[in-house]
Amino acid sequence: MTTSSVQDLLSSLNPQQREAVQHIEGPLLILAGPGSGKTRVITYRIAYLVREVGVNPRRIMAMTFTNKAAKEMRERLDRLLGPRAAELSLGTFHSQCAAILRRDGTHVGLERNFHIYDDEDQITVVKKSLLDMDMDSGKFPPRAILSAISRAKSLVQDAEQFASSVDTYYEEIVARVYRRYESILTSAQAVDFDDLLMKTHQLLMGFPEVAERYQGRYLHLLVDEFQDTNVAQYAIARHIAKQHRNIAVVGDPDQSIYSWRNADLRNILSFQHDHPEAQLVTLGENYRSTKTILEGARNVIAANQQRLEKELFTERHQGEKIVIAEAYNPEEEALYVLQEVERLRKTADFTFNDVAVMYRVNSQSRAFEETCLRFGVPYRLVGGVRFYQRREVKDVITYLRVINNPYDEISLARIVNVPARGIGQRSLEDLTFWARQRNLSLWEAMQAVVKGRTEGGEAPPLASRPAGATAGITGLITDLIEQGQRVDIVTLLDNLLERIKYKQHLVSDPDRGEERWDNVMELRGVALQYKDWDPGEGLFAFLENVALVADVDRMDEAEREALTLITLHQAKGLEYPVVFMTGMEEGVLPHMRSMDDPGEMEEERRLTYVGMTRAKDRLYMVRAFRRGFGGASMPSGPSRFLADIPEHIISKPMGVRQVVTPARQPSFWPGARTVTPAADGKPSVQPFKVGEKVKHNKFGEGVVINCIATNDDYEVTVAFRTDAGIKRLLASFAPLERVREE
DNA sequence: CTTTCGGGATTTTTT
DNA sequence: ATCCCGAAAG
Repeated sequence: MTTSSVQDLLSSLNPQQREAVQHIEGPLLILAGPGSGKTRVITYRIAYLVREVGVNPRRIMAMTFTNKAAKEMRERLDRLLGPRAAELSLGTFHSQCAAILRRDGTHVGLERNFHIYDDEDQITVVKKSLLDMDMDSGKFPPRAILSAISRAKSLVQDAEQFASSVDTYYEEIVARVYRRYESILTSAQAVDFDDLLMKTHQLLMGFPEVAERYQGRYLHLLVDEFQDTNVAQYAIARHIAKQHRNIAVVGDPDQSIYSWRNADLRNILSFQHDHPEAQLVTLGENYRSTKTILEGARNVIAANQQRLEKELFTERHQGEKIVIAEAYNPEEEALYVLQEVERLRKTADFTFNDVAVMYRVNSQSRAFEETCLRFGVPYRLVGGVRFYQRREVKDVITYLRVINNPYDEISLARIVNVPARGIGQRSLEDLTFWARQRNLSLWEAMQAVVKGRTEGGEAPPLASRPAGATAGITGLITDLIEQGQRVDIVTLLDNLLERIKYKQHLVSDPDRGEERWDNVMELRGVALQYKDWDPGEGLFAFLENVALVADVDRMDEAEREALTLITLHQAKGLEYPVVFMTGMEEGVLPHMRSMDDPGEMEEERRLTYVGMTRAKDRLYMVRAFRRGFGGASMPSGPSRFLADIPEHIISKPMGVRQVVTPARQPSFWPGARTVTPAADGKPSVQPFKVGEKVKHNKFGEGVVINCIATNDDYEVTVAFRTDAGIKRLLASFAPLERVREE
């Protein structure tokens, strides 16, 4: 569609959007409400710069927050600009910084092939640091330490700077771990996510000749989701834009939901302070949601104290009321949602693809998954236990990392004994100790073991069994490194799996073995994209992709008709005709952990706002009366945010929960029908099995979908085929009969 | 020495 | 319910 004229593009925009697109010289701050055509403005602006102003696309940089946003922008720009779109520097902060560091990182001590450590690796490094320094990881939880280090890095404080600014004992500890942590990363030639930013910042600040190259090159800089940038990111952007001062940032303070990842809302507030000449454009017209949904969302967000008020309006119709529904527990909540989805499909012409079920925490997805499986409803789970972090996937990736660079000690240590081959903790410690004494790496120590066995000479002190095993794995890695130079990534991967007998290893676990192997095969599917690359290059590119790509980005790969299960955080930037916000309870949304901090509470409110504004036509907000935290389930009250939605736009369906249990009387009352507990204390009533077909003399045939023991009875949940729908019944009272399956 | 088994603590959100 | 760590068995 490169054919559409620039005039056509402009005429399709409203005046504010046009103003944002056509502002050329100098800083620009775009405050963009939800559904206000933000992506459109960014992409048209880039197209306008290239096609009308004549800016070389090589001289434009656009930073996004997620790969998904980058990809979407790339696709739209392909259509607007054709092949020239490929010349734009467009990507996430992290991936663009990685690219800069691959190119110029030697100045800050990075080889070209540094590894990027993920969260799990980071924890491993912190634990190792604590261990090295004889500190108790019970007293200093690695997670907490890591988050302190991460916060420092987001503020571009390196270990030395941090150490010189400590003022509590705890920070002193963090400072010591931070130093050690850095030295482990350095010797492994690895960086963490925060380093990608911090080291880029150091590079730009410390090496003017490098910085000038980037500053001179980029005439225009765009930053998307500016409200979610941290100090390091903003500093990098400002620095790159320093020479030409054409920095355009787009954001919405009301949608800032990443402060826990050190995003600093103040960036968006200080932008105008840092750039007094900045032009401000507010995009207030919402093209996404009905009037009702927008009004609900506006009322929720209005209660926040710290915010820049902006006018929001829509020309869309009034639409349906917001449905606030109540269920008994998470299982019933899921049943209600699926029932309602079914109804919408039948009566309102929505498809599964139109529906998203949103929740605050990943663990909430389980009830929905199970219920979907039970009823055969296709679903797409975004995130969850993230794919690349599943143990089996991570193991294979770690092997590949070692093949790429065996001096990566954290990775090497992770896989020497996977699958278990007789190199335990003790052997690994001895090996590491021996290596450190001689100033060698773990990999060199392992090679010495091999050498010691074949030609004698000095070798680490290992018992014969571990020594043999070590020689084995060392030989294996050596072979694979050598192969890695000659064969493509997929062949390499296949050989690796074959030689470590990984399939047998996984499948020996009867529980989820098959599933795990499927995951490995899915990873192989990703590797297939790199099959045609040059041997070493393909491996490298594959690892880079895996390190920087999150699961949300894989979402649209599944094309089949399915409803979406997604966290509120991941849903940002997306939209769906029908949205179910679930777990609308105190303790869940707002989350328990934000209860005692007003700032965090405001963030919970913004999260609610983000969720509500994802909906185009129908919005449901559902809660459960009881919710369990692992073991026991507890009563839970309605989320305070529900109270901020005006009554006149709410619909509360009656009979969400059609409980048919007869009025229950305590069994010790005279006249009450009692069920005598059996000798072992278990109820004497026979339980029904899930999936069993039953018949009720009033409701007809149905399927048991749940059966839980109560004090002296069983509570059976049955999905009836008839209009009765889903009922909860007491096994001892209900006229329920099993139906024999032929 | 390694592995496995069991008990204990712990559960936000992700580039 | 799941993960992590420590103790006993092979």
